[in-house]
Amino acid sequence: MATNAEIGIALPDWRDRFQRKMQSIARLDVAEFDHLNVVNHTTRSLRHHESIAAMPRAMAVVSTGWCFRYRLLLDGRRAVFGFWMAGDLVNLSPMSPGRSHDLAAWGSTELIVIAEVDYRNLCDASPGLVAAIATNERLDALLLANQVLRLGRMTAYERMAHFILEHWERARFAGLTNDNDCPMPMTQDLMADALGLTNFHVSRTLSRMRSDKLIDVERHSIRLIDPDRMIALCDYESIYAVRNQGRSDRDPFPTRSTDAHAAGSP
Amino acid sequence: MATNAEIGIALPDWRDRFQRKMQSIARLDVAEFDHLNVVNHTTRSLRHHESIAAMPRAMAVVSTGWCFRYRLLLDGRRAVFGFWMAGDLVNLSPMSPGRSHDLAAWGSTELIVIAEVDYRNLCDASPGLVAAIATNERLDALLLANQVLRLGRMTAYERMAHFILEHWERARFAGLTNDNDCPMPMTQDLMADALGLTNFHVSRTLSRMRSDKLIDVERHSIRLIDPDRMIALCDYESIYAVRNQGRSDRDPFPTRSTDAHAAGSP
DNA sequence: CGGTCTGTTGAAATTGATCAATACCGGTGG
DNA sequence: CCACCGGTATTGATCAATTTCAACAGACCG
Repeated sequence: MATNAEIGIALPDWRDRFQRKMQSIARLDVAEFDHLNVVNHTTRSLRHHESIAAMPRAMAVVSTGWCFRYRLLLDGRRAVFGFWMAGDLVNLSPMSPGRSHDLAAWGSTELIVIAEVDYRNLCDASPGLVAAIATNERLDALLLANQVLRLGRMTAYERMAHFILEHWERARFAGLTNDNDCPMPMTQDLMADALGLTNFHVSRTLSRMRSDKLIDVERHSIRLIDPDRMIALCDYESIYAVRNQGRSDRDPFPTRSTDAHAAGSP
Repeated sequence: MATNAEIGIALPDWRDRFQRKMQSIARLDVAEFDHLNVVNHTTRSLRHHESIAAMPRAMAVVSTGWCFRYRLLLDGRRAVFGFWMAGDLVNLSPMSPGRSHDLAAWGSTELIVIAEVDYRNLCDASPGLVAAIATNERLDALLLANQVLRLGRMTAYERMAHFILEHWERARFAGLTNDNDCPMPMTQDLMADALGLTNFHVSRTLSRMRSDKLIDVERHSIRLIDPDRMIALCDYESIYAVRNQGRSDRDPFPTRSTDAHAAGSP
């Protein structure tokens, strides 16, 4: 298979994104990532809203675009559990015995799918990756816990702030931000289902935040005007700080070089 | 160290509970569990509300009693993420970089702690257990997702029903139930923090459920009078069905032999 | 340029929160 | 055995956040 580099394109390869992501959560020798160059995988292109069949013990790296996990209730209510962006590792194992859980693409999305055997081979070859992937699972659990925190004990305004901060932090570490500009492709409908609100209230809350000079909302991105005030108002705790050993606990958002936005838009 | 069997006590050992739990989520050869007899571990007794320090990559099996995970906000609001009961495997790795997450005992509780090295040895010795533990991690994630579903998109009444059903199903598989009687040691305050409600509203909701002839509430247990109606009203999906290969999808609560209640009460 | 998806805004309705008061229950000590 | 105590549960009245419903304005797309 030809890499982007071979055909002369400078855009980050999925391996670059994945490596960046993994290095942000674990101290990893660069050599570990050589294994990625030879790992067997298939590329899957998904259209907006297309869902991704579960594959036991298989993994996928989001190359471009976005995925989200959700569950429908009988009367159509939808709960959104989380989002995955470029560079993120998505566990493709079925979430629940039932059929109501789903993983779907948001916007046109490309996934690098690593099947069970190949994933196992990769793990055998690279114990460092195994550890990093385990840490990544802990991170996924933390994201779910944050979701519970927001939904269970925060007001709409706090929820929104906390959600945006978390999303921003993830996007920063994935190299998707541009200064305080952060891709935010979700519709307010989708955010509503992730925040446990109605789309109406999402709209109102966002515009209140705008008038409070906390954020600027654009087409498919959001700009944070006053992150510190936002962090304080919802008691946001970084999801990365300690994992990234060298850094202070109190600086949840280390500065990093920024690529151009690479979001697949719906 | 002397086992209960050696000193003539018939109560289930933590190994029995753990084995039962593991077998309910994965097809496992009984021989795999022999490794448990030689695994290095320490026993930790905890008092009500005592918290359990995080230990990276260590695990613990709940022997008796209950644990719960929570996070405090600055103003004292508390979000409860989940509960663990006898036989459950608890991941002791720190949940988040911050200090606000905590794992604590509910009632007097005994934990079998397996430190990092010993856990690693156990895994090396027993590949079957590794797979089962991975499945267990998926189950933990599903429980968190269920929590998100409840908090995000269900009414108080539905939340309560869904929560009770999930708790009941877990207790059944752990062998803690007696027919439709299920240990429920939590106070309404604690349930409130798990359900995103006030203790007042928990009280009201429970008494409405009682008058609707869905449940009976006793000292520290709850009795399900009409599980089917309850399952229907909140669209409950079993968390075990498919993992337990031999059974039908539509029977979320297979009958099992039942031990006596073994809950540690606060 | 029409159609669909998305976002905005206002008014009314409702769920669940807040506050206050009281009852209960299981211990503990006199 | 009783009195008392802290923690827990109940109940009623009021209040507020968020939902619901309805109507419309933009944006994007072929």
